[in-house]
Amino acid sequence: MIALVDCNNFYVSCERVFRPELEGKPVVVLSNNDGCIISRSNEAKKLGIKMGEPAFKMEKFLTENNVTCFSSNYALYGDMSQRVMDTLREEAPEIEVYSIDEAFLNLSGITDLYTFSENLRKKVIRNTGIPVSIGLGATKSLAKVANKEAKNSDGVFIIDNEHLCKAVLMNTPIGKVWGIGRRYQKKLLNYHIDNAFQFSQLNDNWVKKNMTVVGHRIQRELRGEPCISIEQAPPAKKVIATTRAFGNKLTNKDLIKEAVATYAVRCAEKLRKQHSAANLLTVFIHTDPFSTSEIVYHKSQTVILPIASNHNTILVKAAYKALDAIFYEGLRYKKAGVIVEAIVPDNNLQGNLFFDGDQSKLNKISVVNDSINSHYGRDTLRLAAQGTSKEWKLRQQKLSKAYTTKLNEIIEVKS
DNA sequence: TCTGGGGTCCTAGGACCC
DNA sequence: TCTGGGGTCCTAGGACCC
Repeated sequence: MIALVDCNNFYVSCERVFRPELEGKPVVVLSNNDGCIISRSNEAKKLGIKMGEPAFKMEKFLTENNVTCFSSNYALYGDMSQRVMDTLREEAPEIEVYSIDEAFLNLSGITDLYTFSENLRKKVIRNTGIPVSIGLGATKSLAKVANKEAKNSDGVFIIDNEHLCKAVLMNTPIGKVWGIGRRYQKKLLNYHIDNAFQFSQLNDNWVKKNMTVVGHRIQRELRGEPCISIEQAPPAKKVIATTRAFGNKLTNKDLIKEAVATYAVRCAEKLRKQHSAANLLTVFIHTDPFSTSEIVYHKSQTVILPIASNHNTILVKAAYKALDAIFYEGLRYKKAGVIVEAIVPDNNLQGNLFFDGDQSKLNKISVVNDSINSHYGRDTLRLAAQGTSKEWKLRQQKLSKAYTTKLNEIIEVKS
């Protein structure tokens, strides 16, 4: 059997661990730049607040209903996630961390699944304060379905016989099935397929033809045939991106250069973390896509690196070169991003006859750089190019503290 | 209807090879 | 004017996920 453990309203739950007085009250967490609502407590859901709703449109409603808002605090959520996953790892024989708030467990060999799951829930909440729901089924897709049921019951739901399976699938709207998005939902509804059971019974060839092998895999999984295995070690990323909307619209090229340099450094850090190097680097910039009065400008430029690299200075230089090619004076830019691709392992790099950069020296710099920053915090050691201005930084007016990752923001206990 | 960021996989079609 | 077959690599676009 496979279990899917999913943290309930994860970001909100993280905030509540450190603000217990908010238990039972409506709470939401906003996306970057305090843009839209991306996590809601059950009380907030009951008020009718929708996922992805722009916060500025809701401001009055949120105040009137005493909804507590938080800016997203990824340092906190990332650390809390790790604590949850560590707890799961202690109990489960095999685990795949699927996202920041979800993990698949392979529970083959465990006999009393219900007791196991109940105990697991209790242990996670005792260790971390985060409530989780656990769904079990013969395949990942069925565990997903079961998890939805668990959220509506007492936190654990097991699909362990055909009868129950059919009943649950008939009760699952087609659009709620893992892997069926907006497009496929619409298509299937046109054919009067509106629940998961009907989909599972469709003609295989029709599904293959209309929804590729991906759709067919989902169909077989819903029938109880495992097609998607548990991946214990996440494969290295093939694309790495750091992109942000600015806190304010920018016209000054120097400020945009600071932002782009910072994003390039972030990409370099992510590459080093997975022991990779990239051959291609792309920079894009664009103006506000929602503005009706301004020119819409969206442009990107890709540069080929002389040799695959993961060094801050090399990537920043490449990013500048790309930016120069696309920056157009006089526009008000809203967003920029750096994307690195053609990623290879960083040992045994292919050299370049015409490039005389001293790699061993750069490697040493990176090692020192990373060890200082991991001890003293991100950007303790940084490139001057990253600048010091605040204008392009995220808007985070309702940011909670980094309770678990910064010593000077640790929770205080009053005696 | 428009606010965030970061990813994956699959397919079709073009370019090219023998 | 039209006749053969088989294959690879790359990219853009479409679909999806959290």
